[in-house]
Amino acid sequence: MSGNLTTELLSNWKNTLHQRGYRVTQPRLQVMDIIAASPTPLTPQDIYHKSLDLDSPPGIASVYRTLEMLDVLGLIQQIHQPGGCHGIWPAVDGHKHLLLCRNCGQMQVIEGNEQITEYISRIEKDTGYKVDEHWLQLFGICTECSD
Amino acid sequence: MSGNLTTELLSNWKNTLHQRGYRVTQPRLQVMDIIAASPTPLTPQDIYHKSLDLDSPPGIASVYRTLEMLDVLGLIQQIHQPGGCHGIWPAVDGHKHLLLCRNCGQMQVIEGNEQITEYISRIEKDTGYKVDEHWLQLFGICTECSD
DNA sequence: TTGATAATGATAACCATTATCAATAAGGAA
DNA sequence: TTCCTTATTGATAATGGTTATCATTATCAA
Repeated sequence: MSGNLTTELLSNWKNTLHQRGYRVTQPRLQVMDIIAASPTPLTPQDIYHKSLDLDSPPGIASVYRTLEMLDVLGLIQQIHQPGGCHGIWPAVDGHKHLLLCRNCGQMQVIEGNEQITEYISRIEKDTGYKVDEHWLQLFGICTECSD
Repeated sequence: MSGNLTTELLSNWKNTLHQRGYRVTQPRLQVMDIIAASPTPLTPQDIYHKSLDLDSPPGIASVYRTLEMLDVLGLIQQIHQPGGCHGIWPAVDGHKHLLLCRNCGQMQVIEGNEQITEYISRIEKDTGYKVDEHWLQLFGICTECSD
C-alpha cells in the first residue's frame, strides 16, 4: 500500500463508518491507519504492538473490537498462510489472487484470469458442486529477497 | 475417505511411525483413526471430543502431541477456510486442489491442471517472484446439500 | 453547547494450547 | 516370554490470545 492508496482507502473506510452509523473514534482511526499502511498482513497482536508507539494507544480490547467491526462491514479479510498463521488485510473486490513472499511477508494482489474461471467451470460440471468462492494464493520469494 | 482408503492410509502411517522410530501407541492410533476416517477436516478440539466416545480416550495433551508428530512427519496438513477456522486433513502429494462444501463441511481433493501451471509461470515472469507453492481452494455447495 | 448513548480502557473471565513431571507402557534384548 | 530402558502418557499447572464486563469517557446530532 503506497501513500496515496492508503489515504484513499482510509477516506473510504471513514465514509463507510459514517454511513453505517458507526462513530469515527481515535482508537478506530489508529487501528485503521496501521492496517491500511502495512505492506504485510498483520495479526491482531501485530496491530496492537505497532499501536504502542503512538501517543495514546488504543486498549487491546478496542483493537479487537475495531477488527470485528471492519470485518462485519466487509472492509478487511483474513489471509491464510502455510503454518496456519492468519493476517488481516484490506478486503479486495472480485476474484483477485494473492502473491506472498515467504521471506519478508510482503503481499501483492494480482488479477484473476479466464483460465482459472474455465477450470472452475469444469470442476463444477465434473463434481456437481456449485462453486461460489475460490482462493488462489501463490507463495514464493519476491525480487528484493532473492538478491 | 471410504473404508478401504482409510485402512490403507492408517497402515502407511503406522509404517512411517515405525520406520522413523516413533512408538505406535494406543492414543496415537486413536487420533490417527479419527483423522483418517473423517470426511471433513477436523480441529484438534473436534478430534478430542470425538475421542471421548472411545473406551479409554487419550488425554487432550496426547491429541496435540500426536498432531505435532503427524505434522513433523508430513502426514497431515492444515486446511484453511473462510471464517478463519483451521482443520486437519491427511497430507496430499503434489499440486492437488481442494473443494469444500460450505454446508456439510465435506472436502474433496481434485487434480491440478496445466492452465494453472501456465498462469503461475506468467505471474512469475510479470512480477519477478519465484513461486514455490500455491493453494487453490474452491468453496461451494455439494450435490447432496443442494437438493 | 448540551445530552443521549456508543465506545473506550482496565481488567476479569474464558478457552485453546503448551509445559511439567511422576507414572506407565512400548518394544528390543535376553 | 519376561525384563529393562526410556519414550510416551495423563493430570494438571502455566501461558497467551481473545472475549466479556462495567464504570467512565467522548462522539456527534440536535
